[in-house]
Amino acid sequence: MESEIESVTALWSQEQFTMKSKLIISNTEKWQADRKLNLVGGMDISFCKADSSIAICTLVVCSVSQQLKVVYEDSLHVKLSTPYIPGFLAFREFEPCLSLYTKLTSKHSELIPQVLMFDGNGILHPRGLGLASHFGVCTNTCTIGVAKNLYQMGSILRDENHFSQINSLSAPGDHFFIKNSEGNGGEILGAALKTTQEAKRPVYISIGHRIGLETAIWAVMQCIDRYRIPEPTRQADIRSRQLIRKLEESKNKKVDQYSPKMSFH
DNA sequence: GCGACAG
DNA sequence: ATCTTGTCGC
Repeated sequence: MESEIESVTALWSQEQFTMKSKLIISNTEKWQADRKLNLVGGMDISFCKADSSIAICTLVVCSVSQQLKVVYEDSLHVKLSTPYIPGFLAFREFEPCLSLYTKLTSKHSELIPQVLMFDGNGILHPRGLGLASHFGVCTNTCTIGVAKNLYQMGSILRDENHFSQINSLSAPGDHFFIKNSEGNGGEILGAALKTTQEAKRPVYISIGHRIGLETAIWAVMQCIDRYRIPEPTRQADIRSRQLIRKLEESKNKKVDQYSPKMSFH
């Protein structure tokens, strides 16, 4: 019962620990040195409100040189087998993400993104291996974690200054680093980044795999249009959400069709 | 023990 | 994640 979750998370923690040894936290791609970024991928999942195990995963590729226009889109309707457990998001979302990515690489290799962004964290994670890093290591690709909220773990303090630090961010691109509060005395795990002038809250960026933090921050800024969330993940969110709505509508129609309670004569 | 807790 | 209206501003 409760202990079953404990035993599975213990196993998953070991997998995360093992994968962490394969993690690369610096630039390995040529575009990173040249600063010639064009194709950026974004992945997101939307859930059915009535049944959160039913979801639609969407992968989008945007072109930086074409005003962030979406040049590729694909979605997958899935039944997730694992619940959401904080710290283990990857074990719930990895499979559908991988399916979409492998399909893209095999059918449209010319549109393979130079970097892939995820809703969630990279190394800014209790065990240093969030969804973005998990995916990057498993597929040997360059990834970035873009979380809308800060995951507060024992080793990361949202110190008393966090609020004032956020208020000190004044222009798009401004950021401050999120550090580990213990042990290694302040190892940098990510950054709180102000993406637009209007945004009151920052976005939390962290290395996924095969990229340095400063380059990751730069890449995210390259994908900011008018919104707080970078276009790749924002578009993936919009499109997956739209599809989940359509799915719910069709379900309601089926129910109405066979339900006698609405007939009155 | 208590609170916190990406999506 | 999802539940949701109005409101302010360009």
